Amino acid sequence: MPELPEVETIRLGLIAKIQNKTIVKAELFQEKSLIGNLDAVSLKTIKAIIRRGKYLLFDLDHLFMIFHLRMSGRIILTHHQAERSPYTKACFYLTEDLRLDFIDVRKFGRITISSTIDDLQKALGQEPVSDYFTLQSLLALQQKKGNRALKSFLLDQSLICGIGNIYADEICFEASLSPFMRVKEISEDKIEDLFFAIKHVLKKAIASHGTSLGHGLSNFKTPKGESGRNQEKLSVYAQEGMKCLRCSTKIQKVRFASRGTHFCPKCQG
DNA sequence: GAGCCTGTTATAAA
DNA sequence: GTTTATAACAGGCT
Repeated sequence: MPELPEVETIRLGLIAKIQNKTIVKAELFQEKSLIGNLDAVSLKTIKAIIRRGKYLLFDLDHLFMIFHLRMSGRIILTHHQAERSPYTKACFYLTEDLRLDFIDVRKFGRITISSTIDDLQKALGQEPVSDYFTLQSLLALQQKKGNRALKSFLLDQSLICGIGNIYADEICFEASLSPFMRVKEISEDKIEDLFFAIKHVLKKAIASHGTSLGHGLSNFKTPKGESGRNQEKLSVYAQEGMKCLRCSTKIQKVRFASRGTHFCPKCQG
């Protein structure tokens, strides 16, 4: 599922190819996939592509086109005459024979067209992979939101944005912290471990072009239609019953905060 | 063929 | 005010 590293992989895959290209025509195949006026993007040029958390933002010069892929959304770059997937919700025809397809089997993804991104900026917390997110930022969040369980703290997009279920579990493992413990119970030394785990897990996943797991049509793909490689590097997520890489204890999976939660009961005790 | 899996939002409850 | 729980959305997959 597209979390920060997957959305960043999409952004990096698109930027060189479609920055400064112009949208010649847009087609919508499913009403509910769109919020706003699709006609407004016609003849607009893509000035920049930005990522905030799990959102991908196209800067169209005084207009924004915002994608959220939710569970199964894909953005694929192809050509004008290419055949469409039956799950295509919208197509954007660009100059130089390029076509951007928004494909979404499970229909939760959304394209929003809006003149401002103020609401989005207000709702989202800090960018974990940015240099503005420091150990001091994390300590401040611990002070303010320390009553939360670590996993729900990591998943809360209004605190730190972009972490989803897969990377939350991986971060807890890398920092040797229980996903169930209260954030305020974490020592300052361990908060430092957590800080570096957040940075490292996300950066490693970006370098591996994201995680492509499981179910065929909702499996993550890059804009070229390729799979990522990070699924080969997971320590706990989808590793139930496998041996812990540190202590060989069997990885457990339980339901927590209505999510599958994977952890080593010994070294994350 | 029922239940799983996932992100976000809304709503209710503690 | 804060945190947690649950349902809703949807459908391919097990």
